[in-house]
Amino acid sequence: MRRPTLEAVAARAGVSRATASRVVNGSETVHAQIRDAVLRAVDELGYVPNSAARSLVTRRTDSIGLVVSEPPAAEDPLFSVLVRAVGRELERVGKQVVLMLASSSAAYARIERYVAGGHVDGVILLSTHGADPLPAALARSHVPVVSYGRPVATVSLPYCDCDNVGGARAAARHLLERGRWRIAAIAGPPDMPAGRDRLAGYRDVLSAADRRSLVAMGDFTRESGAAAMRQLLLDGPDLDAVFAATDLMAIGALHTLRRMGRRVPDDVAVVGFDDIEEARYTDPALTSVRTPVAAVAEAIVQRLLGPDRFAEPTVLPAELIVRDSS
Amino acid sequence: MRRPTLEAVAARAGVSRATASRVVNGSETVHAQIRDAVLRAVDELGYVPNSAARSLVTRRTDSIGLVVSEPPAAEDPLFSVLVRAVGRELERVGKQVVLMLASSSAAYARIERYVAGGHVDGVILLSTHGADPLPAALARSHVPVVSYGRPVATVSLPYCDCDNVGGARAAARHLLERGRWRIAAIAGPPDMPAGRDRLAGYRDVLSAADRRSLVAMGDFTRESGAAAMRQLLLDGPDLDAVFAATDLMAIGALHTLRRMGRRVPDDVAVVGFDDIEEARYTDPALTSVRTPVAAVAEAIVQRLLGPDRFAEPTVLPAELIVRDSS
DNA sequence: TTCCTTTGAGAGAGCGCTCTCTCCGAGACG
DNA sequence: CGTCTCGGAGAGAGCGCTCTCTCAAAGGAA
Repeated sequence: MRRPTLEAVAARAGVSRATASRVVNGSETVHAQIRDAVLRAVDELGYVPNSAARSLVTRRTDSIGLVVSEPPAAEDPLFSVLVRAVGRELERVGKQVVLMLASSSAAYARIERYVAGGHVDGVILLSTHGADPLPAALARSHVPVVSYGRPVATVSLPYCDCDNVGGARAAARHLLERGRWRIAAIAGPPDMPAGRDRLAGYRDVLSAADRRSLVAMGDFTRESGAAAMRQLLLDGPDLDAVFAATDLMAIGALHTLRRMGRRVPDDVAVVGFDDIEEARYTDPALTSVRTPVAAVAEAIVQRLLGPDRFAEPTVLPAELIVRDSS
Repeated sequence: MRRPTLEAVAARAGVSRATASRVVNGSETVHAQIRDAVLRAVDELGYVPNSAARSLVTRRTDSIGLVVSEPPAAEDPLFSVLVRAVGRELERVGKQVVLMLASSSAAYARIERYVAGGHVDGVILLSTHGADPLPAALARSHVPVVSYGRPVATVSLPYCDCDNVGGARAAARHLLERGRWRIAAIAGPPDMPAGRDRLAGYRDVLSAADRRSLVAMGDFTRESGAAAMRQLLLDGPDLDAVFAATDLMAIGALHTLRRMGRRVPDDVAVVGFDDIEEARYTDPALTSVRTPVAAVAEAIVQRLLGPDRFAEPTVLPAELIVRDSS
């Protein structure tokens, strides 16, 4: 009933356990004839190495933790893209993905212990916000960590990201070029680097053009975008353009604008950020800044497994996709 | 540099390794005084049990595989909901989530070996389609498996699901009650049980009312929904209602209807399925059947860890949410 | 007191694997 | 022919933990 061991394979092939181990691990120093015999035994017995035993001695676990420090918003369209990209890359090098969701503070402690306990060979850290204790804790552990997105300034951690600042600049420039005069923004939470950077890029361009701007705050969700838009219309009824730090918030803004009877883009132009699929199906189709999520995920895996984890952060360009809403 | 072992803890506390082990594992038969000494040593040394060593002897891994047999569509809004729910439930009982994406056939083989090799204590199987070899392979392994959604008829596997048939019936009945005469459907791929069941429920109601129906095929994406809608309008220009097997396809259909100048719901009523968040932000807001994804995920975990895995499948009700599109 | 039970702690045998060290035999060279 | 080298296989020591078995000490009954 029990799974066959390397011992059994060795016995069947008529070699020592050491030789069987060599074959299983692809050593070059084994005679072809003996190797074939061992491989045949492996096949016949359906042998699968016991990873617990293996990692007990090698001190590797061949698994990478994907730590989601703030659980994704209930429905996060990019979460599946990211997880898939990470999974694909890690699979290529034979690593397992261990998912760790840090939802409660009990979970924080558990994850910290788990990672520090050496149960994963590395960690990909996702979606951190200001007060999150996890990045600092993981940075302290001796396990390699790479963050998806720039971590908060107080913690130094290798990361890969898309060019949030550049993308936001492009969006703001685009609105100016379209001749919009009263431009407003819906920003993300100020303690999230992605939100800060997008707002910073936007502000760069506006101050360079000597413009002021209304800014309302959202939390990256559609609902918060809708609420922020209501606030903006209250504060600046004459606005003619809105830049939202995420497509979801832009979609919420579109919803509010529709309800308030403003035409898009005639009365108000709208630009989002992320270029999620949904942006192509809104009415009108949403202009947005495309974030190369999958490419960033790949870069993270490369960096995590590569030799120069602490090289300059990889920052991939974000491209403005112009559609009908602006 | 190396992590402290149980041996070190025992030495520091002045007890044997066995006693230290007892304390760490919460045995009742240890004097309070000794227990405290051990716990203090654990704390001082920052001891974390080595899970490889532990599972080598216990033959448990304390981790559950989440096998996604078809990778989620690039952006799958429900994927994050599901993963989160599963993660939350498993964390509660101290299990890790190991994510396995079966994208290539090489990955299939790897997953099969991994699971059969006893590296996980159980498997949650996700989103299977007809030709998928994985459900059968996993059913053959001696590892507990529970499927999210009814698996194809050819493989017998415990599962939990939402009531696709009942939900589709409710949707169809709703359209009839609204006085719609030429009702069409956009179905999912015929080899996916969810798609089949939704179509079956819809057909039940229509045949009972002695109606015929046009059916176009989609693949659960917005784009396929848009294409299917074009086809339906070509085949039945006089249709006045559409039932789509997923919200994404319904959203694609809305897009096509808008382009073709049909008013929703005046000319054509639209009903979707899943009740994703996006459905509340379409114009008009989409009527949909709510699938209790998180609740199903919880039921799956209960079943996977519980004693009666092979009891009748849990099928949770799906509720029709009426909005402006119908 | 003696014998037996009970409670709680220690000894030690593995779990299945890797990897170093040892050893053997064959070929090269003087 | 003896010595040296070297490729390739085996022996065996652990990796850190759990868990059974053993045993000592203490308490209770006869």
